Amino acid sequence: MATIRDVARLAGVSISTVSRVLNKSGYVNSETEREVNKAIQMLKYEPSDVARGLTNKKTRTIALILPDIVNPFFPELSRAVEDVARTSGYTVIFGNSDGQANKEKAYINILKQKYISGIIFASHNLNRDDVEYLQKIDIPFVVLDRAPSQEGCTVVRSNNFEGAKLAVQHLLDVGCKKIAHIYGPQEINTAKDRLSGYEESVKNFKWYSPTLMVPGNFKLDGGMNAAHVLMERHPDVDGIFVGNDLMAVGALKTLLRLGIKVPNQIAICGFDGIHLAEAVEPELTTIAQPIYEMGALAADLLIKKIEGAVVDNRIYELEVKLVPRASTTKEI
Amino acid sequence: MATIRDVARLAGVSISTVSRVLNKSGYVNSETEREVNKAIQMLKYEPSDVARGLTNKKTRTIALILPDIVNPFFPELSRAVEDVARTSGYTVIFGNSDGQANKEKAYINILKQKYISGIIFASHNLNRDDVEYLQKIDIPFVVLDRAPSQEGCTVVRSNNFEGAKLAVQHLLDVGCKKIAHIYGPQEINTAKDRLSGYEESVKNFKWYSPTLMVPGNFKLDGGMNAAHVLMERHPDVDGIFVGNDLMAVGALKTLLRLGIKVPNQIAICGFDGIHLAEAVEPELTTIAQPIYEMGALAADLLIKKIEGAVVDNRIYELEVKLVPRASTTKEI
DNA sequence: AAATCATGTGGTACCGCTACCACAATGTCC
DNA sequence: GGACATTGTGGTAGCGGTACCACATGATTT
Repeated sequence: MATIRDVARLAGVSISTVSRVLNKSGYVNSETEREVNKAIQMLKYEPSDVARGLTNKKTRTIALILPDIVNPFFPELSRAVEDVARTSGYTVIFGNSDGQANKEKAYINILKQKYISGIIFASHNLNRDDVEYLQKIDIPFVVLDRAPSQEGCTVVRSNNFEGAKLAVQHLLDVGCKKIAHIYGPQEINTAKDRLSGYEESVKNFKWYSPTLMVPGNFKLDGGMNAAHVLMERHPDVDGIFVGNDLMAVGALKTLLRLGIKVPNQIAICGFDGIHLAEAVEPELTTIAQPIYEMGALAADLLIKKIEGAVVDNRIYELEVKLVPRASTTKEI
Repeated sequence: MATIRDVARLAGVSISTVSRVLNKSGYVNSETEREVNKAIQMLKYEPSDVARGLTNKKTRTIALILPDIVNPFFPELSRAVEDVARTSGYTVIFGNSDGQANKEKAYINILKQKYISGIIFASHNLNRDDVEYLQKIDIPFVVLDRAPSQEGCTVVRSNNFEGAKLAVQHLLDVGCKKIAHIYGPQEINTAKDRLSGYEESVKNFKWYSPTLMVPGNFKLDGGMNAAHVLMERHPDVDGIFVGNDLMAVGALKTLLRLGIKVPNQIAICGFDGIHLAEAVEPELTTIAQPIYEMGALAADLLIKKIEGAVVDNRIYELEVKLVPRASTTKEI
């Protein structure tokens, strides 16, 4: 491993000069610069990020804290973050928080010790204290999917409320006469917004009843169980808007096992737009979030912040899109 | 951010002493130690990993290079790696190589610059040169799923050949009379081994024909297409062993769309044991690799290596397990 | 009694880089 | 022609640790 000293010696200049050409800062004679670059090439010199980190307190490494990479929403998001980061010369550390505030805090501490440049939180446990702490120790961060319960946060999310309305409208459009909703954990903002969107859309129908809303855990088995509950309560339901795709796939499983035809007897619409929705048969209609774009935008904003650009601490809300597929395409 | 100097001053000792209690190295009077620890607590001092990295050339960070985190096999693996790493005080950097050798090389370089402690390769492009290079620059690494084409590698894999035989045997057991195979890219060792296992198992049957083996790309659409090809060639096939779960789900889709009953007309058995196999209906019988264990073992071995333990440079081959589910449970 | 050893502590040269300061040598302006 | 930029370069003090060496003390050995 060549060091900056080796380069300086070979090029016959001082360390300072090499540092200057490296960072394109200050004055360097173009002739000298050429010499230095030649030496760099010859020695295959690469500056040590660690040494730089020690002086700069920046390491060109960002962290992505998410609940659980196994949840299929997050791989796509992670991919986007990594793509953008890599292109911009950053590496990505990832950590699973399992939605536990203490794991998240522990990570913040470790990351601070490592002079991480910035953090993206795709987790749901960042509270006011954490935010204040991050601001105090001056680590740039971007949050996914959080309501702006606190000032001074850059938030990337999609329009869950409108998405839910879109879902219900679509189910109505394909002829559904009684639409139920399976919702996710209400601590999670997205789940809450989607539930609100559903309620808002259906509350004025004569068939509306609060019992049409069944809770789930945002996982496969949650969707399966909720569908069972629903079929017992309301066997006459002919459309279900499910709070996320994973539960929607679970609900689909239950219905198929009960011998119910999807979409002809019951149409299903999910939310998220993960690949899984296309793996099942019939393929799942969904309200697709621009998952990749969300990750890419979050990474982009974070890097801008890190590099000192002025980033508005505001909510970047992206639009969702109805993706109609077989699970709501009733045959005539 | 308190530094070691602050602690030394507050405790009224020298930096050296603080360093000694920090690293539990050398002699320290227990009284002194208590004083130092008190100071550490009071200042909430945490040693800087970066500064340590500069002296030690070790950063308590490991990297996980995989083809694409979006491929559902890898999130589970990553989760295991991160769990083990976190427990041992390491953080995990992840990178997608898309199976491109140059991206992989680029990553190795960046990681070297960052004094990464070690690397896990779950990617398929590590060649002899890369291995030699890694050994030369003395970065510990562990490889997943690679044949031991070169000495000096610690490899974690599962028994793909036996797994394939298990799959075929299971299909025979449930009464299949003509079994096809959809195989993955032959540059990938696992795909090759599974194909060999299939051939080995079926070559002596009278119904055997090379045309029963159809190529796929290890992705969903590859499985869909291959199933189409297969149905044209051999409409009388009644069992398919598919080289991985993702393609198996694709094949299942195609069959269902063609109106073929699974498992009664055609039974399907996949390979991998990813969660997706349980999301589809009928649920997919599969040869499950111990994915989590593989990731955990790889991380464990890597950390042992990093910390100087003697790790045999050998192949750690884990057993696979048949998980029978609905896709091969024929009704009587 | 001298030599040796275990215990305990402090001083400081690195690790590889950046940032700041100092210093020259020119060029430019009034 | 002196004051003042502009351009170009080198020296070096950190950044926050670790590791090695030096040194002091009291105990043990010979």
